[in-house]
Amino acid sequence: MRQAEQQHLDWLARSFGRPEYAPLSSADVEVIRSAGEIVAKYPGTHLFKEGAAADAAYLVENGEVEIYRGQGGTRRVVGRVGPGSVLGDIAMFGDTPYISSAKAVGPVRAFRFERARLLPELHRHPAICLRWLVAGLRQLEGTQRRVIRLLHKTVLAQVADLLFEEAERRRDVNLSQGTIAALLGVSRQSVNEALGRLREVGAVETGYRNIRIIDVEKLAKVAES
Amino acid sequence: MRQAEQQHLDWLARSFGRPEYAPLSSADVEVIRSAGEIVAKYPGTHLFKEGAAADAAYLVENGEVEIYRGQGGTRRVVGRVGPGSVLGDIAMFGDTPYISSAKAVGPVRAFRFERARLLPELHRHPAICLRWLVAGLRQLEGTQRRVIRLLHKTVLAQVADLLFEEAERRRDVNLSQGTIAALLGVSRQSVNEALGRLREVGAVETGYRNIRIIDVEKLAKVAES
DNA sequence: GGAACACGGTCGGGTGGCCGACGGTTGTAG
DNA sequence: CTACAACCGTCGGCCACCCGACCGTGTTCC
Repeated sequence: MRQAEQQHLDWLARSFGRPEYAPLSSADVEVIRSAGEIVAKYPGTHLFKEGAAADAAYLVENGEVEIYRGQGGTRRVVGRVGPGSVLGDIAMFGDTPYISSAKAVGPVRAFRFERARLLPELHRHPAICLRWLVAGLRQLEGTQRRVIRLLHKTVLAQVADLLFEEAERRRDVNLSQGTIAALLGVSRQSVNEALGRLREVGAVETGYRNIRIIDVEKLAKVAES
Repeated sequence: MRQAEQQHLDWLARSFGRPEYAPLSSADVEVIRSAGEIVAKYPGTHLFKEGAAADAAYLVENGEVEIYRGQGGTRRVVGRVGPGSVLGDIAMFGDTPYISSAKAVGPVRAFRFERARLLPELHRHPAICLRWLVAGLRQLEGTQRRVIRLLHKTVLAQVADLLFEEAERRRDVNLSQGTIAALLGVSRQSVNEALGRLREVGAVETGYRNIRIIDVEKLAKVAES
C-alpha cells in the first residue's frame, strides 16, 4: 500500500519540523562552527529537496522555512519552522534521502552542516554527537508513541488533537482538509465532518485553506476520548 | 487511552527483540570490552525488569532471552532473542526506564555495558558511538514505518503479516490470540476470525496457544492486500 | 475579466471491526 | 480427581469510517 508509506513520511517530516526539536545548544553550534558555513536563501529557494541525497543538515538562524512533501498535484505542506530548528539531520545521519523538501518562505539565514565535514568534527566532540543523536532517538520515539496513541481514537479526536498542538504556536492553521486527512490517514470527508462538529461547539472557525482556533480548552477536551 | 500506550511499548519491545538488530560488530565489542563485564544468568533470572532505571545495556553472547511486558495477569511475551542481539540500549541512551523485562530462558552468558562506564568509553571511540546510535535510529524508524504500513490493512492482512515474519525463524508460534490482538491493537475476536480464514486456505493450523505455519507463500499473499 | 482548477460542504450506500455474550476445550493448582 | 482459570470458537447488533458523487465557492493564471 503506497499511501501508508507516504503517510509515514508526512508524519515524520512534520514531527521533525516542530519547534521543540532543537538538539543543538548555541554553545554546541559555536564549537562545531568550523564544520559548516552560513548560507543565505532568498524567498522561494530550497534548502533541500525531497529524495535528494542527504549530504547536509541545516540549522535555521533566521526567517521561516516551509516543509512540504510531494510535488505538483500531490504537494502537501506539513509544517513551518523558525529559528533554532534543525532540519534534515536524521536523514543525513542515516544516509538516506531527504524525506521532505524545505523551502525558504521569506529571507532565510541558515547554518549548513556538510556531512563529510561534520562527521570528523563530531569525532572530536563526542559529547555533542551523543546529545544530538539521543535527541533524535527521543524525538523519533515520541513520534511513534504519538502515532500509536492516536491510532484508536475517532477522527474527531484526532483532528482535535492535531489542532490542539498547533494552537500552541499559532491561532491560524493553514492546512487544507485534504492535507490533514493525508497526515492522519483518514478520508477528507471524515475530516470535514469533524471540523463541522468542532465548529458547532465553538472551538474553531473554518475558511478556505484556513482554520482559526477559538477555544483551546474545548479542543483539549474533545481530543481526550 | 491507556491501552494504546501499552500497544506502543509492546511493539517497541518486540521490534528490538528481533534478531536483525545487532548494532555492534565483534570488533566493536572487543574495543569497548573494558566498559563492561560478562555476566552469567541462570535460567529464570532477569537481565532487567520493566520500569526499572535503564543503567545498563546487554549484549547476548550465549543462550536465549525472553522479552515480555506486564506482570502477573497482563504478562505478555513479545519475543525471544539469541546471541548477537543488543537489549535495553535505546532505553539506556535515552535515560528512560526499560520498556520491557528480559529473562533468561536457559543458561545465558551476556555482556553487560554499564551506562556510567560506557559513556566515557564511547567518548574515546566516537566511531562506534556513531554507528551504534545510527543503528538505533534506523531501527526505530523502521519500526515506525512498519506500524504505519500495517495501519490501514485489514486485521486479516495484519495477522498474516505478523505470522509471515515469524515464519522466518520458527514454524511454531506460541502466542495466544489475545496476545496477538494486543500487539496489533485489535480485538481478540477479529484475530480469531482471521486465523479461521487462514486455516481454511491451508496456510496455518491452530491449537491451544499455538499456531503452526504450513504455507508461507499463502501467508505472504494474504499479507499484501 | 473569464476559464480552469482546487477546495469545502453534504448526502446515501456499503462494510470492517468492536462489543457483549455464551459454551466448549485445554491446561493447572490443590 | 476435582475445581478453577485461561483460552478458543462463534453469533448478532451496532457504529465509525470509507467511497463515490455532486454542487457551490474561492483561487489562480493567462
